[in-house]
Amino acid sequence: MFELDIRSRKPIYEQLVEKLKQLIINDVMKEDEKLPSVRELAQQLTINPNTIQKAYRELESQGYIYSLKGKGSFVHPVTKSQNKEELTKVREELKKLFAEAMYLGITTEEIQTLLREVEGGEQDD
Amino acid sequence: MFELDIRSRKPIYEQLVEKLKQLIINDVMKEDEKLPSVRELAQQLTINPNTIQKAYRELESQGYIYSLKGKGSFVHPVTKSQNKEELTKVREELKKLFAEAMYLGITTEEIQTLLREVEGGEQDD
DNA sequence: GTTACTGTACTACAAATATTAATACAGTTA
DNA sequence: TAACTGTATTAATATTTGTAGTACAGTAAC
Repeated sequence: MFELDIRSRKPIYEQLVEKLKQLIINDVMKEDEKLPSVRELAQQLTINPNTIQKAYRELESQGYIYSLKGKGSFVHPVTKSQNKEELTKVREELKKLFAEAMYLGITTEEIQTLLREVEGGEQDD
Repeated sequence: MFELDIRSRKPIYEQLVEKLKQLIINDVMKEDEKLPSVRELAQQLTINPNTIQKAYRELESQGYIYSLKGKGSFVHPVTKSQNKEELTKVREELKKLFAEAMYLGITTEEIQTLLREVEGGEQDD
């Protein structure tokens, strides 16, 4: 399916997340298409299934896939459907604005605080 | 000058950065005003000078102060003057963009990932 | 020059956190 | 039941982070 650099400083679960994101964003994997099972992919890549699981969990929390116990993990339709270009645009805008904010001295902590405000959730340190 | 919570989970150098930022933003410290030397403040707070140094370095990299070897550290004039309105504007833009992103189904987790990407600058192995 | 201040760089070490793995649990389908 | 699926818990490592100890280097006053 793809290759990993096992001795990179970048953790393999993170490499996995990136590669899979690419496949989803670039339509190589279609809506609701089943991803390899954690064990299958693990065996194929000669790593621990739990590492795959971590990558999948991350992808799920970011809205790229959904997982069903006993069934499998699948490409999340919403992510792909309507506003793909719009989504890409917003992601780029976010990155630009982050850079600008940080250039002005706004800390990532403050940015996260703003995010929480919008989200409505409440948290503390 | 101020108090620190030595047994907080938040590192003391970070607490220092926040407190000092407050003093600068709220005009308690004026442009080009000298901050306490790293050793002086360290002794006063009963912590290691290097911890102060780390806070100062952070403040400098964020544009709040500037340091001159052998002379001291001082409040950076630029930070205070022009950027105040700009800062408010960027904060508003961030909130708007967050709302839009979440409306499109981008999760807060993904936003934080994007933030980390920008924050880290490009780093690989 | 010497002295007494300044910031800075380098190293080290303990604590916290992150990464991966081993194992066991639980749902689905035939 | 058997053979798949994802998930939770725990533990062993590896890596990062926070702080400190020490030495180096510039500035200013004498």
